[in-house]
This record gives sequence, C-alpha cells and structure tokens, in this order.
Amino acid sequence: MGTLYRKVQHDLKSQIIAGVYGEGDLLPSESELQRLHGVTRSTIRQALEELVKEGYIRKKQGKGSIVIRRQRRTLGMLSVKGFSEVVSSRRMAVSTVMIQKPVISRWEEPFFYPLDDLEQKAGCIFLKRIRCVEDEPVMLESTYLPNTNLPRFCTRPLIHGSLFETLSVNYSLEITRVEQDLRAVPADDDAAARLRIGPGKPLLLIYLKFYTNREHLSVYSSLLCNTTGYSIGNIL
Amino acid sequence: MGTLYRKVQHDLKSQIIAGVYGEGDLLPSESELQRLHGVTRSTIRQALEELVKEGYIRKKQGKGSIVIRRQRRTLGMLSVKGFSEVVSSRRMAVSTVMIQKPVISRWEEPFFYPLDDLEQKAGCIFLKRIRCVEDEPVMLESTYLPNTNLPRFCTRPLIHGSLFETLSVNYSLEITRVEQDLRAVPADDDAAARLRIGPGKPLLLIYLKFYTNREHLSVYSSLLCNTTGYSIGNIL
DNA sequence: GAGTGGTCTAGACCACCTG
DNA sequence: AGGTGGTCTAGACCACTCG
Repeated sequence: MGTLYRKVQHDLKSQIIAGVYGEGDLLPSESELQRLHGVTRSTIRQALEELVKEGYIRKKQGKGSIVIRRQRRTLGMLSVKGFSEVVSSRRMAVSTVMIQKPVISRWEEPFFYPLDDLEQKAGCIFLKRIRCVEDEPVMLESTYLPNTNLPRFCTRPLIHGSLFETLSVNYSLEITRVEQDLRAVPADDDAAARLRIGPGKPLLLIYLKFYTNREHLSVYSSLLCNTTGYSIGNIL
Repeated sequence: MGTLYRKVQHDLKSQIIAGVYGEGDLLPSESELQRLHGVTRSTIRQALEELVKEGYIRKKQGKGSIVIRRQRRTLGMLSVKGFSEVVSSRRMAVSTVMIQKPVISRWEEPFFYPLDDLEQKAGCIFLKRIRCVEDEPVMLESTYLPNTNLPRFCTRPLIHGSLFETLSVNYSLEITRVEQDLRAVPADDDAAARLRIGPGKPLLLIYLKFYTNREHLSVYSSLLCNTTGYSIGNIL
C-alpha cells in the first residue's frame, strides 16, 4: 500500500463496507476528498476510478460519486448462487425434493468431466434432487463431489437445504470459478417421468464444474431442465 | 468524438485492427505518442487506459504498451467474442454463410426481448447467418439491431465478416453487458432443413441481448444450436 | 448560479526493464 | 545509463445537474 491513491481507495472502500456510505449515498465530492486527504484531485480521481472498476461506485457528471449495490460476479450462466436463491428472488414458490440423499458411491463411468487422480481415488459423494417451481418439477439435478475431508457430510442435513451454504459454513469451502457445458437432449424415460413430460421432449442439459478454494475438490452437477414453462435466464 | 483522448484512442485502435501493430508488438512510448499527437502525457495515458479496458493492450512498467490478442471479457456464457473467434481458437475449420444480408425491416412481433420506445420507432436491421464447423451447419443465428445512426450499415460488408468488429471500428460501439435466456426446443421445419437434422430434434435456443456503450442501441440475437456434435462450453 | 465530475496542460520524481 | 510506464502536483476550463 505504498501509493497515495491506494490509501485513499482503501479508506473509501472500508467506509463503504462499514456502511458509513450506504447504497445510493454520495461520496464526498472530489474537491472535498482532496482537502480531506491532502492530495491533488488527480490522485483522488485515480482512487475513485479504481472503485468504479471494482464496482463500488459509479460516477455521474454534475452529481457526484454514487455508492452502488455491490453485485456478485456472474460466474458463467448460473453464477454462484444456488437454485433456491435464484428463483425465489423472483417471488415464486420453489421447493426441492431429495430423491437421493448424499451417499458415498463410485464415480459414474464415463464421468462427464475429466477427474484428476486424487478425485478419482477419493470416491464420490452423490445426491440427486428435483427442483420445483409452483409445485411443478422443472429441473433434475445430480450432484457429485469427491469424498475428501468432508466429515459427516452424508449424515448431517444440508443447512437450509442448500449445498453451497453447507459447504461454506461447515467446511469453509467457497466457490471460486464455474465451468459449464450446455446441450439440448431428448428426455429419457426416467427424466420424462420425473419431470412429467413426454419422452423425447427437448431438455436443456447443463454440466457444471464448480471450482473451490480447495485443490482437488470440485463440485460437479448435471442439470436436466424442462424449459417449456421457465427458461434459464441471467443471474445478476 | 469531441475529446482528445478519444481521438487518440480511436487512432490507435484502428491501427491495431489494421495490423499496423500486431500481437506482441509495442506501441510507441507515451512520450513519443505525446509528440506525435501534440497533447500532454495525461491525455495519452487516458487513451491507453481505455485501450486496456477494452482489451487491446496491456501495459508493463519499464517495457511499454503491448498489443495483445483481442479477448473480451466473459460476459455470461457466450462472452462477447463472436462465433468465429470462439470456435477457431480450438483449431476447427469454421465458416459462416450469410442467409440474409443486413436489411432494414420491421421488428418481429412479438419480439423475444422487450424493446424501448426509441428502439421500436427506429425500426430494425436484420441479418441471418449459418455457422458451420468442419462444413457441418451447427448454428442458426438471427441478429436484430435498431436502425439508429448506423450509416451505410446495410451497404458495406462486415469487417472480417465480424459483426462486433464492424460495430467497434465503424461506429465505436463496444459491448458492455450481455443478458441471455436459454431453453431447449424442438426443431421447426426451417431449422431442421438448414441444420440438416430431423424435425422435432432438440435444439438449444439462446436469446441474447448485447448492451453497448450507446443508449437505446442494443444488439439482439437468437441462436439455434445443434448440440449433438458440439456442445456449448465456457469461453474464458 | 453554485457545485459537481470530465478533460487537459506542464511540469516533476520514481520504479522497473533492458542493453 | 537511458528509456519506459507509475505516481503525483498545481493549476485551468468545460459540461452537466440541481435548486
């Protein structure tokens, strides 16, 4: 933190995070910040420019620097939010039915994503859920994660029914990156029955790999989505 | 284009795109650019800063400003790269067939995305292309953009066959954000014929809205993808 | 009209890279 | 050692917003 503008940037960021300036508030004007920090306006402007890049503020000519809602990065299509969070923010009744509680099993062969040696050896924890909107099944989700250092994962229930919340709270695992792979496929008999549609009807198949802050521990999901009633949109 | 730094930015961008400075080349130093354009270094630096944001160059202290392969931010699944750029980076033979050259027409009713009044009034420029990999048609792309202040768009050919490059170079339009909407649908007769598959086969339908740096000018695309041979993956 | 951010000038010193 | 980009100063004028 040797430079002046970094110091100013850090100060302002701290204050925003601490709530000194809330969403929609104006930061002090550039000339006022200039006085407060005892530097020139260029230096202040550089600090503010960084905060714009980081998504803390936006600037409006003639008005000022406005604190904005800190929005989560969208990591690929689904972002890091879970299903419940996503759909419930749209005021729809969502529910999840656990078809297969977490169990230790083998990795399916062939698996839809290449696994490294350590993941392969560790074996697999598997669970399967149906996601419903307004009591209508819309998504069939199979999740796989390597069975490494996740004590009692299969015996304790998920926190708030959320996989990612459980991983975060119980095991300090945070999602860092997502890869995905999309295709349209005809429904097989099992999927057709569970999603209550005709066999052969088009389904959206999404393979997901969620990288975490722990090496050799990624979460894999395959989603089969009936998109006739609800399409899969952006999450911002 | 009133400002000096925009002028410098535009000049340099044109030269990079024209190949005057190729990938890996160094731009003239800031002090040299200062002399060349007859402005102060701050102005030059602001222009270069913009080019960094747009992904044309990166800067290295003690070295210079280095032209980089143009890779845009990943914005949602498809990123802002065009089709050619995406697939060709994987060493496959890709080609595009223009089915409908850009023409002025009306917006389809109903349109897949809500349009604002100005867009609605402006009318629509429409084009339709088939994307092929290894001479096999895999994607049917319909593109719509409001007919506002895009002189000679329909009469001039696309630069390198790329829509986004044309918008950037000829009209200084840059993509800022993308929204998308995904679903799986059965192929209709037209799509089935053009993609050489059976009618009713599952296709991935992607609606895209590309926001630009100009208000009331967004680019809309609908993509129909045959994912049996090639799935739609992440672009990083 | 007063205050805001946007642009621009003309300098200066420093940290970093390369020959 | 000489050139590069990184940081910073001390001014100036303009375009925009709002009361």
